[in-house]
Amino acid sequence: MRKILTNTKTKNQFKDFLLTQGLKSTRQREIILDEFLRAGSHLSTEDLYLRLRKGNPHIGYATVHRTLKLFAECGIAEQRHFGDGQARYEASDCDEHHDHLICVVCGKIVEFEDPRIEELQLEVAGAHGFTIERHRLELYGCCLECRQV
Amino acid sequence: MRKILTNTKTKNQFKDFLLTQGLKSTRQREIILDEFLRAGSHLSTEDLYLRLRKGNPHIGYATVHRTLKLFAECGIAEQRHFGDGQARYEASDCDEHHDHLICVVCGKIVEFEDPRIEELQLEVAGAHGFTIERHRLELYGCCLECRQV
DNA sequence: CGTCTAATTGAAAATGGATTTCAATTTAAA
DNA sequence: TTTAAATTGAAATCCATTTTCAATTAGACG
Ligand SMILES: [Mn+2]
Ligand SMILES: [Mn+2]
Ligand SMILES: [Zn+2]
Ligand SMILES: [Zn+2]
Repeated sequence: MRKILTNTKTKNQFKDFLLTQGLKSTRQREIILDEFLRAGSHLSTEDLYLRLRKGNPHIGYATVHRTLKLFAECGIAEQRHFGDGQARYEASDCDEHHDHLICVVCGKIVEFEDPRIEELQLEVAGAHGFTIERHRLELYGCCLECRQV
Repeated sequence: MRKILTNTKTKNQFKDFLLTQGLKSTRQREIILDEFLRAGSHLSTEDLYLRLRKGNPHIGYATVHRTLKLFAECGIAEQRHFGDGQARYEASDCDEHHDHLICVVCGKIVEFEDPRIEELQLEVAGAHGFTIERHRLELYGCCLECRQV
């Protein structure tokens, strides 16, 4: 129920974006958004493209790529880079920000949020005369499961 | 004086690395290391290649690329990615770690270190069952100079 | 409804940094 | 020296991303 409401909100946000930008609502864009919301987070373009192909073999890679960029542009998705050379996308949880723990053994990605770190970042930036627009914090290590084998 | 001593230490570290790995000390590797230490930090392969070309037009891009990777492998340099799609390298300051503030307007990169943040990172990772191997913290914003125009 | 124009699509090509190939050269051990 | 292995550099390849372009489609307007 919560998820469905969120998805509806996200879909509306995308529709509004298309309208205000003079862009068109297409079957492909709807299908891609549906699958993007259904799939888990942190997918690469390739990931999403392959998932889509199963039910929609006609959708091209370029369209998936362009649509993901539209999602990011309109704020319903965020692009991430975890150092494996390919961009990943995840749905934006409204205005909530989070950072990532990445297991270098199994690839698992855990999200976290720590207001104390965020606060210190602001302080450090201020001390150097910077205003922060965005940041990126990734902790690479080994997860519990991978240490137990 | 300080710099010269540090450079000597770095060069020795590289020489030792080559020896222990059964690799060879070559004229190109010496020239590339000299120029790498002379040039400022956060250079891309292209940056270093272009600098080298001025005095050593015979050195190839592939050699610069391979040599920078060797530097990173032996611990005298670290590879960084600041989101512009190309790898950058900087000399390792012994075992001191630092993070980066990046001005999105002029591209300036400021280094900082905050033990409180590092400590909190460990705490957060521990709370999720992770041990940290390395991390990456980049603050993107606007520097003082760029805000004053 | 059609008509029309601009946006969209998808296959293929282009891009660009990173990496590899390979024949010629160089290092350094024997 | 001689010799085997490592290195070099130009060119080729890789691979994710981005662009091109002709065909198709959305949707505004009458
Ligand atoms: Mn996430
Ligand atoms: Mn640095
Ligand atoms: Zn793991
Ligand atoms: Zn600036």
